[in-house]
Amino acid sequence: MGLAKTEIFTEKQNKIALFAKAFSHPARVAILQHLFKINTCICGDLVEVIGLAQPTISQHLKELKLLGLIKGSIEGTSVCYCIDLENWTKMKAVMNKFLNQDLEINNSCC
Amino acid sequence: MGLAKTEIFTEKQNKIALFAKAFSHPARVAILQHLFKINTCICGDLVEVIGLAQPTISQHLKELKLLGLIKGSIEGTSVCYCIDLENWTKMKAVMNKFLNQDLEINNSCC
DNA sequence: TTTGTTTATTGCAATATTACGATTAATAAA
DNA sequence: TTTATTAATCGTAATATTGCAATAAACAAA
Repeated sequence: MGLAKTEIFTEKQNKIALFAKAFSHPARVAILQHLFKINTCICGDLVEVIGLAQPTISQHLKELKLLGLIKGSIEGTSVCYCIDLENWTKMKAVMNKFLNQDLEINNSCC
Repeated sequence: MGLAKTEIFTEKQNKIALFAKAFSHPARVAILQHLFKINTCICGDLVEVIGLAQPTISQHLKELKLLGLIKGSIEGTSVCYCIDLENWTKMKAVMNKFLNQDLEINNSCC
């Protein structure tokens, strides 16, 4: 049906899924990498760097902003985006705990 | 258009996106967590534990298997799934490098 | 005010994802 | 062989995602 049954899962599981969804498109991965690289924030040159149309980039930025991973400040006519480091760190804590499950285990397998 | 322009992005960016997509649904998160918890593999009781229909779980398992994060071995009429620890470790390396970008940066922001 | 620049929004088309009923396939047990 | 059990596959409906052209909004500069 295209809609996930989120009510079945824990808050944490849904949170992990939401963060992961942010990274599940290469354009958003590229945007974040570029924002990290050009740490003196940037603006609309993302459109040039990435190679997608302006509305498409704008939409991806919106999703990342909604999740809190980036923030944008208006600077004249252009908008200056950058990573929200505080939230990035929080996100990392959640994701790392999920990814490092293998370390908490005395393993044996089939 | 619903289809991502993967050819525009690097192999690594696409790889990150593919791994992230695996975690972008709470059911797959829950499946992986359960497989880690019950390290003596398991089979169809995932259906009961998760609370989705059998074909739905089977489909999610297929995606995780295709990515190499889990493996299944036939055991009579049932199938025994478990984490593929080698590939999980490889995946972690890729994702950790992406997530830890903030550490490689002398930060200043707007 | 008009013009240009930059970003957001709207509307739409194409494709992907999620979910499940019905069915099939494979094997074990009777 | 028949029956039961388990998992995969097929088909389909509902919703989500991706991408962009067209347009709007916001502001700076002339």
